[in-house]
Amino acid sequence: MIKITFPDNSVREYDAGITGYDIASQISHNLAKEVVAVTVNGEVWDLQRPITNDAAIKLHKFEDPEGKHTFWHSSAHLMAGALEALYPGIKFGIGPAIENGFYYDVDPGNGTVITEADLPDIEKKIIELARLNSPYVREEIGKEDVLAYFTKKGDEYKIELINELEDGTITLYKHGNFTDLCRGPHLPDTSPIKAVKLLSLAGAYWRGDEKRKQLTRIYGITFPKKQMLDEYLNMLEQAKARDHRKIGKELELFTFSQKVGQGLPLWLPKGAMLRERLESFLRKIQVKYDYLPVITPHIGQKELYMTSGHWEKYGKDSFKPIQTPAEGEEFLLKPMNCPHHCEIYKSKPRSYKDLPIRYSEFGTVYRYEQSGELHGLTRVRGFTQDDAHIFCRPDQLKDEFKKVIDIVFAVFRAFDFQEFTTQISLRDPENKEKYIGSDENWIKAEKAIIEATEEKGMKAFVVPGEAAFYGPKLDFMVKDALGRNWQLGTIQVEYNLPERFELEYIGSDDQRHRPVMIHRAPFGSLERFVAVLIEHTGGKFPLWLTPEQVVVLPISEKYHVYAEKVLNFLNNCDIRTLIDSRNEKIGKKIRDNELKRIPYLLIVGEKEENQGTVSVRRQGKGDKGSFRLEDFKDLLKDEMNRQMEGLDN
RNA sequence: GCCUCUUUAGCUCAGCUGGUUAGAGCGGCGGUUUCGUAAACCGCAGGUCGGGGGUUCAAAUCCCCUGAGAGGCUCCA
Repeated sequence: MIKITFPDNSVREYDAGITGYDIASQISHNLAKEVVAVTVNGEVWDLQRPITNDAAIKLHKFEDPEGKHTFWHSSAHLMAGALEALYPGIKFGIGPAIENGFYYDVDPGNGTVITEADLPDIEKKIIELARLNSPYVREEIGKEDVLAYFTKKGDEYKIELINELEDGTITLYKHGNFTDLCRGPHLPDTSPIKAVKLLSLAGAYWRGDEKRKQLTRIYGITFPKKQMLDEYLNMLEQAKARDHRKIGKELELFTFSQKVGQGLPLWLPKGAMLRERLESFLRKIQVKYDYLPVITPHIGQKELYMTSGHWEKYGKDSFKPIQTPAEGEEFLLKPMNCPHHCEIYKSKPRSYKDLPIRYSEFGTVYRYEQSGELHGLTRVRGFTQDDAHIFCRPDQLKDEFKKVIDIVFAVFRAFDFQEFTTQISLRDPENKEKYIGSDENWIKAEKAIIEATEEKGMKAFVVPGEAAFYGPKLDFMVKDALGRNWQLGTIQVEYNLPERFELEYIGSDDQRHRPVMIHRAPFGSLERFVAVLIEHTGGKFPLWLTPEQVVVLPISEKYHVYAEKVLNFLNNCDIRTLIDSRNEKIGKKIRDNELKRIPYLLIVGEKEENQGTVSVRRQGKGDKGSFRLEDFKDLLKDEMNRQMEGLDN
């Protein structure tokens, strides 16, 4: 007998060799029907793998992350089996479960191209195979035999993977006629896979290496119930409706022009007003934190970037330098503001008493991004950073870092970004030559970031190898409508530029010392921030920020005079108000202005004119009743004050 | 940059395997209506079908080159 411990710490005894499935069926018939995997001593196992020793277990249904993972991993195998049936000789790369579904990288071989039109047939085949209820059979086989199998099959990708595995036994999983190299775990059989949707096709380099062959990646998702698939597809639809590219167009915030160039956003009047408001919002905070504004030009001599190291690192992948006509002097469009700011620091001698110095600038920078990477406002070739560089003494570094974290948190609070993750990016200890700067400085900088986040009580993922080439960083990431992660705020420690620009201050000991730099951008860039804000709010911006706050809707032309009076009153109170004087019925005007996501609609007709009131509708919330003009103004001011509270602490 | 797909009016889209003057809804403009909480009615004007080249008696439709967009991959100071 062995002792099995359950998550609630209860212990039961079973015969050695019992399986997770047996345990589930002894608990209840329904559980046995729904369970898909079991964690044994912290490792996820197949349900039918015998448990031979005392163990702590947890049974997983589809709803658990481990359950989904197993379900989708098995689905990837099932799809591979379907592909092999439809495309004989097809070769397989890797096929893992992902956050939402799974994919498989395949090479159909001899010039065959799989297109979206083929996906329904593949889906059909998958369902057909699933209904055979084939068991997923685990086999442990010697490496030589496995190699022989895939060599015979001619699957060079699998052979490459196997060769990198340690000698000894290797696990294979088999269902129906399909056998795959796999660590597992898997479902007991294919029967729970009831609903399948292949979502998209994409090229993906073998092993993520752009120098190697590009395989066809097929993304899909499966569910144990058809209804769950419908709900998921419905969710995707709704996410699409929040896409900032769509809403940005609808609300006339920004546009792109083929003629101006790809990745170069054009801000329309309403978008520009929104941006200005964001800028003044941050300026206000920065005044409080003693930042000093600076302004620098859009270009700088190439030598500037040779000094900074950017030319060496990014020069060959950048926009080519521009030249003066006669002398051929070379200038670069600025890709970063920091070198300019360093020169401002250098414009006069500094004392330790001057530090920290905090220079801020909404600096527009230009970077060559590969055409396939451009994406709406989130990845562009020209954008404006809410940039600042803090020059401080080493002993001030951690405190300064913490103050910046406070600013980022204030920003996120003001915009109600509750779901964000933070990542500390350190250098790759295996590839130290990728970075510039001394070992000693890197160690100091990484320590400062880690300590500052700890002291702020933050839970940050530490990711080695993700640092910038000049220093470690702390990034704040937010998810977009489609679940993609975007970096917003960033805080980076920089020992390198002070070194390269030979920045100095005179210490209390009358000696020359080197300051430390912090590079920070709470929004990241205005472009990306607006994009994420649009998706976060669905275009329903906070009242203080939205381009148009109120629209007055006269019932008919007879009330235009009164509507003008309301308009003037509100505009005089600094409330951004419009009037919809079109010759349309009130229902139509309401509909159109609701769709434009204007927060307040004021209906004025005979009754309102006689009583000096307005009939108020809040966007998305319908009729709020009648208000005296004064009271309505107070209502708005209150709402805005509440929204701005986060800023004033 | 690479793979697959898309590109038709200001916007959203229809135009089957090539066949006469390229359609619809919304929007715009003109008129009628003067109206009470998410779409009044009538009429009109908008397109060298992303651009260039080719095949054909005939191209929005087929082929080639190219621009832009989408989803990924690689990259991201």
